[in-house]
Amino acid sequence: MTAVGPRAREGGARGPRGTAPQGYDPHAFEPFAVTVDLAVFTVREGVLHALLIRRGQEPYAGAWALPGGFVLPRESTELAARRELAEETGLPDDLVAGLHLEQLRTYSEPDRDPRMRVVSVAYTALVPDLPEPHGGGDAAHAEWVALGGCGQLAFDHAEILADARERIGAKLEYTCLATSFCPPEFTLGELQQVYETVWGTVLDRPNFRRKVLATPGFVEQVAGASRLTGGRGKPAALHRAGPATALHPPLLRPEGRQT
Amino acid sequence: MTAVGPRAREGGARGPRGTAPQGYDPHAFEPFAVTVDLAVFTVREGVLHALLIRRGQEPYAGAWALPGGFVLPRESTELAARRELAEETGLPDDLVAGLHLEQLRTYSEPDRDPRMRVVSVAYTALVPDLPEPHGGGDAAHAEWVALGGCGQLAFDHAEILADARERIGAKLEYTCLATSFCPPEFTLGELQQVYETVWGTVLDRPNFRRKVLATPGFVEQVAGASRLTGGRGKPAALHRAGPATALHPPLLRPEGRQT
DNA sequence: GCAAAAGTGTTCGTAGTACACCCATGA
DNA sequence: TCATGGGTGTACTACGAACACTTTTGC
Repeated sequence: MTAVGPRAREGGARGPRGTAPQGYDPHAFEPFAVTVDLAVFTVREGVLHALLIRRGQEPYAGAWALPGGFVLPRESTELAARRELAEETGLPDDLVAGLHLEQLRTYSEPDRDPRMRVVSVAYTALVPDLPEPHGGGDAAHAEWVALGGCGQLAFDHAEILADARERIGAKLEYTCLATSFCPPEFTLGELQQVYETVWGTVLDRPNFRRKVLATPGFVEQVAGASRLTGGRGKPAALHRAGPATALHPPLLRPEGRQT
Repeated sequence: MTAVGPRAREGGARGPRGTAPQGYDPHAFEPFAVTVDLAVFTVREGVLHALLIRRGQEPYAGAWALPGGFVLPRESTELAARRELAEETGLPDDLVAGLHLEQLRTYSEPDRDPRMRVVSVAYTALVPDLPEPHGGGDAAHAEWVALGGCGQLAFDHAEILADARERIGAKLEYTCLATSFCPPEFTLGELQQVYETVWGTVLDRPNFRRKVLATPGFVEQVAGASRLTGGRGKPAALHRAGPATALHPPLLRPEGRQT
């Protein structure tokens, strides 16, 4: 081991919080920047969209990038992710506060940002279609962009986005997360469309219906309410997300899985 | 947003790699340290063990801690994890090089290390029982400690270890990772013991056997070879890990799953 | 009436579970 | 020959896949 720092070659120093060990100067070496990146998804008209920001400066000027930013000195990465999401996207505060934010993984290739060493912790979130983002006070303008229609993404954000999509797909199998894509009241058809959109497959409606209703606490029917979906057809009963979070037995997608 | 840095409030600077954006001084603020922590498991005599290091200095002097250390300026976290593993544990180089290292998640609570701000990326690995670790050149001494017999762990390492164990358990269900716990040649009974040890359950031998053999590429029988396992009983056929990595249909543990 | 979407019922095959049973070895 | 662990066979059950069919709405 050659690193100099708290747990490597400890100098034996202790002391009040924030005091570095003896022989260790926090400012002596090229520092790491720690950032968060956000892969936020929604389903719009049967197509998966991601929340992206158009870059104004080099590098990657003009390209789409994931929202994100620096972690503050007294912030956890999750808190930073929530703050950035509120600031950069203009999503309603209550929505952001109640959001399920999932840590995806950390990206740390030394040259992932050509300007300096940046280690980035990626988070994923799912939101219903409703809110139309408008840039935060910082003139950042986030937009929903259909996956596949975003050209080359900045930095390694294409990799992050792909990893996030894969994770979301896997999570739908064994959690109740799909309801996060839906408005407070939704039809089973809409819920099914979430699965079909994320997985890119077609599901059998009767079987899907049974699976969902057979899982206690997944959805709860809203008494008496119904809504027309496609303009035509029988009005569908409305449902709310239930208290359950896990889904067993899982709702497996038709094809295989991966590591 | 208040952070000053590359993607926050970009000053429009560009330039050769490593040059910070205009108006941004990498040394101007209290830096983040970026470290890796390793949760390395093995199965010994039917008990799950973790590779731990006894701390010599405060804080947490005398407590067990996960192996780990600082990420170097030109290193990815995965590379750092592999290097630390080799250095601190004395495991054979070829074993470390071929090891499956899985990124668990990143721990970033501001006060997780009382000395300074440390963001740590945790990795998990599985190794067979064979190698007996002996401290690296750095006088660090890693030991296999049975889970449950390690008292209070330093920092938030108990949380990391618990998360790692849970992840391992889940991974066994739908990947071929269990063979990583086994020596190059192993019996199906030994493989089953891996599952039973990690999951803490008992499995039906005939059914386990069929599941494993029915998955193409999971294990390959070593022609003609056999070995006595418990001193008594019929010698068991030997197997090698096959080329497959995923396991579908999955090998589900008896009880439920979680988010 | 027709198209479209919701909702119900039924059949069939596969895969997991729970066993009973035989085989090979050491003490 | 008994205990121990490896290996095979089989019946039962449950759940998912596939598909036919009814219901309610707009045009």
